[in-house]
Amino acid sequence: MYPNFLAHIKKLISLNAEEEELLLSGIKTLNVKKKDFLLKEGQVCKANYFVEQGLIRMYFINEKGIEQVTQFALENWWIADYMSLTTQGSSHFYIQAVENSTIIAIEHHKQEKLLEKIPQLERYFRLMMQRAYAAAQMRVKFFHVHTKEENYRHFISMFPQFVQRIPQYMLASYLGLTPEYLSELRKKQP
Amino acid sequence: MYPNFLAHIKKLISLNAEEEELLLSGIKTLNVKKKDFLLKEGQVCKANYFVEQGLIRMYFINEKGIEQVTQFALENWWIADYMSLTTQGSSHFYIQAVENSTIIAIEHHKQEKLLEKIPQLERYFRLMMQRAYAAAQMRVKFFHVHTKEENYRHFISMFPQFVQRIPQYMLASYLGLTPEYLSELRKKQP
DNA sequence: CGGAATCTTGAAAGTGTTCAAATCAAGTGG
DNA sequence: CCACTTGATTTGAACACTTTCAAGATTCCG
Repeated sequence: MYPNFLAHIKKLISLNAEEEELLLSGIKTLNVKKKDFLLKEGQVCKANYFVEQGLIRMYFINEKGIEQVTQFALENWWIADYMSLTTQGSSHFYIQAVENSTIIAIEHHKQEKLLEKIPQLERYFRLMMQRAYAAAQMRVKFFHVHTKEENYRHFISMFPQFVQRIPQYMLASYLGLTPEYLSELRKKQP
Repeated sequence: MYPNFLAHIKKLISLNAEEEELLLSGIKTLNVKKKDFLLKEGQVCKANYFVEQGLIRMYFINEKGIEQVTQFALENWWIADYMSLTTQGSSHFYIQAVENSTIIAIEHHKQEKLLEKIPQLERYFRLMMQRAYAAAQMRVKFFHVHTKEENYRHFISMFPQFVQRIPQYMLASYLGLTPEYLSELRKKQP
């Protein structure tokens, strides 16, 4: 049960049997179906979500009514609107399953309690946040370097297996271009 | 001494006198002049930097030889290449002072030791990383919503006082447009 | 099978860049 | 404190990249 979740934590910190039980008592497992939502715009982000299995995306809807994908989360990644989670203010994002997925959810107040009782968890989450922020830094660079065409080609060469798990229009949105233009690029050179 | 630094930490966690002394013994104060570097591409990012006073920018040089600013750090913000800092691999970024600045530096291995001896610091840095990541999430959204002109107008209306501290070409670079185009936008409507 | 979602096509219209040159501002040394 | 050199901003024209819109073709899922 939760093979990825516990293994992922234990790779970074050690937990005794009691702590492990405490941790497991504070989480919820969610089996979400493709297109189910973990968060919608206007709601408060209630939990920090770990992708045990599956694929999740985060997006928002811009003023023209078009979905803009801002990030994906694969197995072993955490996802949440951390601004909303931290301040408990209402979110500007949607978080939705791209595939049927198994999610471990830690609600905000439960996470606070767990952090008090298992101080090592602060370290684990610091490392996770640092990893996520480091990835965000690299991503900002990535999107600045090239033209959109170059970004696209670079992306599919870096993550070929991942690209096959998402529809093209989501990839287009994530890369900041229109589905039509992406289609044109593929015609030019698949 | 270090009025911002200690106050910032004590707002989030409590330290006794001994811990405070230990912390101060593990940091270095750097007085850097405008255009001095804290990090250059190819080097390993040796420390986590807190801006006690001043203004710092992070940028990289793209394949055309042009500087691309990816972030600024004002008073009370931490800045580092967290990918390089974490892996101790070589960095793809430059970190440079925009103004004469006072910086608190915690070297990587010193930070690890401090975290062992003062476990509450894990919490402090988790909160800092979470804040930084939350800001990065909002920023990705920001850059997706509008045209570049709208981004520019939105940015200067949000941070009017900050805009006056940086040259236009840095702002242009940060917003992902050319100095020439920014100049055109200003002519149209200052 | 049928309807909805996704992907493709092509033409017209922008948005933003490039390049070269002129102007303006600022820092340094004499 | 001025003269000089370098750095920063502005201009304008030509061009490139990307979007928009409308429609048709294709695929997916119940």
